[in-house]
Amino acid sequence: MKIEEVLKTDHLNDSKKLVLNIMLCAGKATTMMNDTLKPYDISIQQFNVLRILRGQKGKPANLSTIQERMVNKMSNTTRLVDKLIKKNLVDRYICEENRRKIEIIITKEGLQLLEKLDPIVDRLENDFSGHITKEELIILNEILEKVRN
Amino acid sequence: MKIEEVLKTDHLNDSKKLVLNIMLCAGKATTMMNDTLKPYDISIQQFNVLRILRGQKGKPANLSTIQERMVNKMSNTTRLVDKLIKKNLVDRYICEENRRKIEIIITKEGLQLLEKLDPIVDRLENDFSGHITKEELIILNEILEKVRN
DNA sequence: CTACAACATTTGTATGTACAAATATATAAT
DNA sequence: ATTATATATTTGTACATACAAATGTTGTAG
Repeated sequence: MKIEEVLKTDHLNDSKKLVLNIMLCAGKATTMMNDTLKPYDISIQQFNVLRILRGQKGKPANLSTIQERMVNKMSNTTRLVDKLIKKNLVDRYICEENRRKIEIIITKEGLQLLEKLDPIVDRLENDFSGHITKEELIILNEILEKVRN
Repeated sequence: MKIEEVLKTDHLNDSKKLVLNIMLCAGKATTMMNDTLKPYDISIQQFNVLRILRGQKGKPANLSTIQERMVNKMSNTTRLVDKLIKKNLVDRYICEENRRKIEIIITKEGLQLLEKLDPIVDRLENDFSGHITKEELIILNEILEKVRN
C-alpha cells in the first residue's frame, strides 16, 4: 500500500515519504516485537536491557552504561530496572568503589528467559525482512546507516 | 557509526541490523520532530491530527477517521483531541445524524499554526534525508514500502 | 576542612501507547 | 416494543518517553 493511500492524501515529496515510511516500518517492528514478547510478560525495553546485561558477560553495568547502549533513548532507566528487579530478572547493588554508581547484573532467571526468547526473536526479525531479497536487505542497511550518519 | 559500535556488540546478522537501523532512524526522526515542534507547544501526534483535519478541507472528521489515518497507531484519540481543544486548535461537536459519532474540525487558529509550521517541517524532512543522494532516497522508499508490505 | 562543581541516580510531572472495560447510541431480530 | 448486536467514543490502568528538579556522592580549589 502506497503512503498516499495510507494517509489519504495527494502527492508527497520523497523526503516526506521517507520520514513516514520509516515511522510506519518502526511502528510495524514495535508491534511485532510487543506481540511476541507479551506472553513472556516483558516489554521491548526490558528485553533490551536484559540483552545489554548479558553482553556484559558477568561484569555488572551501571545505569548510565545501559542508557548509552539502549536502542531507543531511555529517559528512565531507574524505573525500567525496578520492574526487572521485581521479576527477579536482574539484581542491583551499590558500587563499593563509587557509591554514586549502581551495579546491575542479570540473574540466572534472566539468562534463562533470554535463552528461551532468542530463537523466537530471531524468527521475528527474519519475518520482518521477509518481503525483500537478500540484496535489498543489504542495500537498505547501507543507506539507513547513512541516514543515521 | 556502525550498528555494532552503537550497541557495543559483536557481529549481527542483516535482519537484526535492519530492525535496529529502522528503530534508530525512527528515533532520530522523532527527536528531530519533537525538538522542532516543542517551541510551538505541540506534540508530534497533535501535529499529525491537525494535518489530517486540514486534509478534510472543511469537512468534519470522526475520531475513528482520525485514528485510521494516524501514522502511528493511536489508541487514545479522545485524550489527544481533548488537548487540542484546550489549546483552541480544534472544535468538537456531536454528529446530529448519528449521535454516537463526534465531529472534529480544525479552527482558524489551528490552520494558522499549521501554515507557520509547514515550511519548518519541510526543512526538517529535507535535513533528515540530507546525507543520501536523490537516487538513494528513491530506492530507500521503494524497499521500505516492500518491508511494510 | 569547607564550599563548590561535577557526576550518577532518583523522583515528579506531562504526554504518549496499548489494551480492556464501560458507556451511549443505533440497527436488527424476534 | 424488547432484546440483542454492532458501532463510536470514553475511561481506567500499566507502561514508556521526555525533561526538569531533587538527592546523594565524589573530587577539588581555596
